[in-house]
Amino acid sequence: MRHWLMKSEPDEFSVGDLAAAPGRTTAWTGVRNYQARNYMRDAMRVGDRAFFYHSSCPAPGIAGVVEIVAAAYPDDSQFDRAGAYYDPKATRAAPRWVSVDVRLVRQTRFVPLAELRAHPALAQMGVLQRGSRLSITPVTAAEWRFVTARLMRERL
DNA sequence: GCCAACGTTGGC
DNA sequence: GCCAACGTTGGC
Repeated sequence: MRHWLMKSEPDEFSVGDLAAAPGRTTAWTGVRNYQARNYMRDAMRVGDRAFFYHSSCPAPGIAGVVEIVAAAYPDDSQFDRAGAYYDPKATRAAPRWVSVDVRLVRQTRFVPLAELRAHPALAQMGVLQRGSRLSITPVTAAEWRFVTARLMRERL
């Protein structure tokens, strides 16, 4: 089982929105970066877990843990002409972008970005790298253990 | 709002 | 295939 970090802008979709969603499950749509797409398409498996990360907001950081409950399938939003994620180069026959489904495992103690940065054990985390903009990044087993066991221990 | 960093586009 | 221009991301 692999581990991941998935960014969402809370203005658009927050961990609270996921908690309120039917089955605490949602389709992860709108990824429009090839590297992030390839992670979803080629490496994510049902049962993998991911940190739900709030980005582009006043308080960036990890807000929850999710589980992948459906492997990659074509992202419907690429075909929606009226939508913000429409891609004119994508077709039903040759889709470009994929979604996975994620289910909220638990809302966690909020772990701010600054707190992640403070731990040398996490220095290599993708989300902390200079200039990193990838919305989906792999998390190593050691990083996962460190964050869940040490930083999320309180109030689970 | 600023700006550094990065990905994509398009002319050549 | 190069690379400058441009657009986007995202922390601050």
